Amino acid sequence: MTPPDPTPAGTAHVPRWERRKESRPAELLAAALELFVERGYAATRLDEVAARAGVSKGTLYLYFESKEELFKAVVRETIVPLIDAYRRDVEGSGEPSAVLLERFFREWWERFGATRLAGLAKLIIAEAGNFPEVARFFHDEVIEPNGAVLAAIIERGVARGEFVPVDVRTSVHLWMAPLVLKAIWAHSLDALCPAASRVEPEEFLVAHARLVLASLRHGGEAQPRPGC
Amino acid sequence: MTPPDPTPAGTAHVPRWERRKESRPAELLAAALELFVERGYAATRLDEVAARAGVSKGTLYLYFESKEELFKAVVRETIVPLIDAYRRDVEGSGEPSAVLLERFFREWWERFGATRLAGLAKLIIAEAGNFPEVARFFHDEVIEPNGAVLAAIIERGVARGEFVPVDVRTSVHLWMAPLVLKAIWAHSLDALCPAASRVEPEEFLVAHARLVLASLRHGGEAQPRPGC
Amino acid sequence: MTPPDPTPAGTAHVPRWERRKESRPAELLAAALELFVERGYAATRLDEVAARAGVSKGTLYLYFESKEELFKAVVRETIVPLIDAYRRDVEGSGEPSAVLLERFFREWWERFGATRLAGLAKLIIAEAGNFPEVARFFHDEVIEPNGAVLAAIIERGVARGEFVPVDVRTSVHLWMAPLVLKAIWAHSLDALCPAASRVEPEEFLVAHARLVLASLRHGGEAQPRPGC
Amino acid sequence: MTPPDPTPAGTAHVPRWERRKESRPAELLAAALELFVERGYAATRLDEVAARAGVSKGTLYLYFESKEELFKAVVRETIVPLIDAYRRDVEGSGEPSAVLLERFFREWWERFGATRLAGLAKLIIAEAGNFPEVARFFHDEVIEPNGAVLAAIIERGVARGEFVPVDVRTSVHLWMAPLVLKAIWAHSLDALCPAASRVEPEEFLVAHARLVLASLRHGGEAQPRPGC
DNA sequence: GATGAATGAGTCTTCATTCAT
DNA sequence: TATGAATGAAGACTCATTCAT
Repeated sequence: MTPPDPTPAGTAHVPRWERRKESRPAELLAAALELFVERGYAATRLDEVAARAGVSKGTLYLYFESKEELFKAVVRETIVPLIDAYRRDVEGSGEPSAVLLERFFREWWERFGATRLAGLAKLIIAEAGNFPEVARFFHDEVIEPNGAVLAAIIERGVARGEFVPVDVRTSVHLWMAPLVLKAIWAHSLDALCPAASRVEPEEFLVAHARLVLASLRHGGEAQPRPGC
Repeated sequence: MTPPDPTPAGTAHVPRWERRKESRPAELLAAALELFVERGYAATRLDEVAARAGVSKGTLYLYFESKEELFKAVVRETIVPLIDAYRRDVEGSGEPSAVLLERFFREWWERFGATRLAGLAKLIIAEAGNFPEVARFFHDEVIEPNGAVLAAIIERGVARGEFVPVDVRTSVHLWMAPLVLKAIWAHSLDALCPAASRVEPEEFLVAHARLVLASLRHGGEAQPRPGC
Repeated sequence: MTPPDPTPAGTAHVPRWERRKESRPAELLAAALELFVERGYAATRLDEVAARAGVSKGTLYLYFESKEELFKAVVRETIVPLIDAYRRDVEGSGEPSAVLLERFFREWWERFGATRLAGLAKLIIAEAGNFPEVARFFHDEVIEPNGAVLAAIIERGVARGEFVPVDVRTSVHLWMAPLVLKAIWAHSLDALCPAASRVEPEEFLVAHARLVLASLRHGGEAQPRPGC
Repeated sequence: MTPPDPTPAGTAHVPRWERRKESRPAELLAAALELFVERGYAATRLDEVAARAGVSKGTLYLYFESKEELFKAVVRETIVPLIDAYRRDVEGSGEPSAVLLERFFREWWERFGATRLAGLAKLIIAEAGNFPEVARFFHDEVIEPNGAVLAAIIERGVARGEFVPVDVRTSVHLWMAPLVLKAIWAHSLDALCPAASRVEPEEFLVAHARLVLASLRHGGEAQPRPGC
């Protein structure tokens, strides 16, 4: 009837906790990212972050000076590796620009849209008013560089006569938007709605590429409208 | 044929979300909307809402039972009039579907994208995890009906042979995304960044319409790719 | 067997709390002074301050921004009225300087030594390292002005030939010290020790005056030492 | 009838406060003394004590059971050697009592007033409310014995007709006070104020001795006041 | 022994909510 | 009805103490 002795004679000693200086920060950041994305900055309790990372509240403060610092670290540490890898991998080639473009979108989706960055983007958009420096960091380190890559592809395509001329800056915004919103959506309303009404990412990606390429082959303005 | 006055004696109108008496300070809702959008739900203090509305904190509780109820009322009261007006106004006509479509986007922007609904959308996306009912309300009352209108236009265009056949559900998402994201952005990063890097809404709208119409005239798949 | 209903029918309503905006700050300051003097700054819990003042913890923050501000307010509000009254009252007269001097010491004791200022002095001495601005305020507003009054009396006595010449600055320190230490002591060790070993203030004051006046009549240096 | 010797094997010395093994880092006590004096008990963090002593926080606990024990050890270990040496050195002689008295004050200053005991005194006065046993220890081991030595000198002087009769207990307090306060002050306000307004210890000591001796030669009461 | 990572009780502080006025 | 003083539960953060290494 008595509960078994938790540390009976002859049983291997089960330490109450372990020292894991190396792995703690990453675990804490992961837990914090999840919760920040789920609930937003203010509604996230550090207790829960700690609990989700399997440590006590105090341990958090061994690694991060404050909630705000934790937040900034989450942003930084999530973004930087993604961006660094991205920068290394996006490179020129001799292929047709349309192929480059399609690959760009697909890669973006795989590297960003389908990763934790998507949740982070939602978070940063939501907290831009409260954390302008963070928003600016995100803008400068993620949005701008990514836009520059896309712009380069467009310009190449135009220069080589593969694409009709377009306004590059506008196009970047216009073409990224569906992917970005889709990615954000996945961490928001999609989590609540019956899968039925959702469009599958693959399907969405294909349609998106088709839309963009259609406009690049024919433009949208010069052509006579059907029936006119 | 006009809808009955919403709150006279002997009212028949029973809205999904209860309406409260007309005398309630709309200033409170306006102040709350602003602050919720600026800072998010949790970071908004009722003190400030009251102050911005020019009343005392206690007065807030004469009109709203709690912070959560205030939030829901903000969502409800911001959305419902917009949607109600929208429903009355979007009607069929004999014009070409391309014209309808262009008008639809422009009207959407003017009625929603450039209004407080945009901030609300950002807010709801951010708080979807904390307020699933609100998110669902938004989905059911705003996103779905709006999508249905757009879908109807597409279907009409296809039926009349004005548009190439497309997958309607995907297209709705794909085409709304740039407008939606642009609207959200205005309440987030755009508020921080130098105007220089921004694309003007008018320019954006035009480019967007061009993009969409291009794809509807030619589709994106049948054409041989350049270089093939 | 049931406890009597705390608010039975027919009983006057006993409010859970009262609004006492005017008197709260003074009550809080009094409670805080007591506890700060008893335990020091760091060891004083705001809960206890609030409890001693008969309010809840949150109420404290309606009147003082933080523990530190409360501390500074305690110092300021305890000192300023005492000093202000003191300044009004200490005035010249035609009496012999010895009489002035005796009265000065006695008044000092009654106005400061035997009041809450004594505890405050102990506190400030103890916290000088942690709150240098407070220490400086005390020095500038209490110690210096008081020393100046005493110095004026001494100088008058010397000028009128009533006192032998002395170094004024040194004398001020030398003569204040017994009174100051006695005052501090009352809030420290004296509270613990059997009354037996203590010297009564009255007796102490008389002895102190005698000591000072003796030195002013004869000085201490010119006289041949006994046995020399 | 004697209690069993707690530290047997030929030891005779049974101090009131247990001594711990010699190897214990005196650096810890020194660091702790400094910090306790600077900031007070509660505001001193063990981290800092350890850091200042050049060891890790954990090491502290190898030598002291708790912060409170460390505090008590600091008091004990600072006081006991000083007092022990003092007791050995203060001895009778055939010199005039005035010389004894002057020497007593000067020695007190050099042995106590100008040493770390001064800071400790400030600390104990401040913490008397929180650590009554410590305060009592200080009273019994430092204040009382020191007062007894001074009392003995006074009594000797009176007995030999060198001094006018005085109330011994009162005089002890009265005469120690300037030295004690001066010593405390050096660890408090003096650390903040421009040296200009301070009186040099040497000057102060001389003036103090003069004051005391003047009163002992003539008393303060029998003489006609000037002008009477 | 020595270290310092981990713990968690305890504090300050905030703010949604209540209620005397 | 309107106010804002008062409340108290909750959350960020600290730090004495423990214990795996």
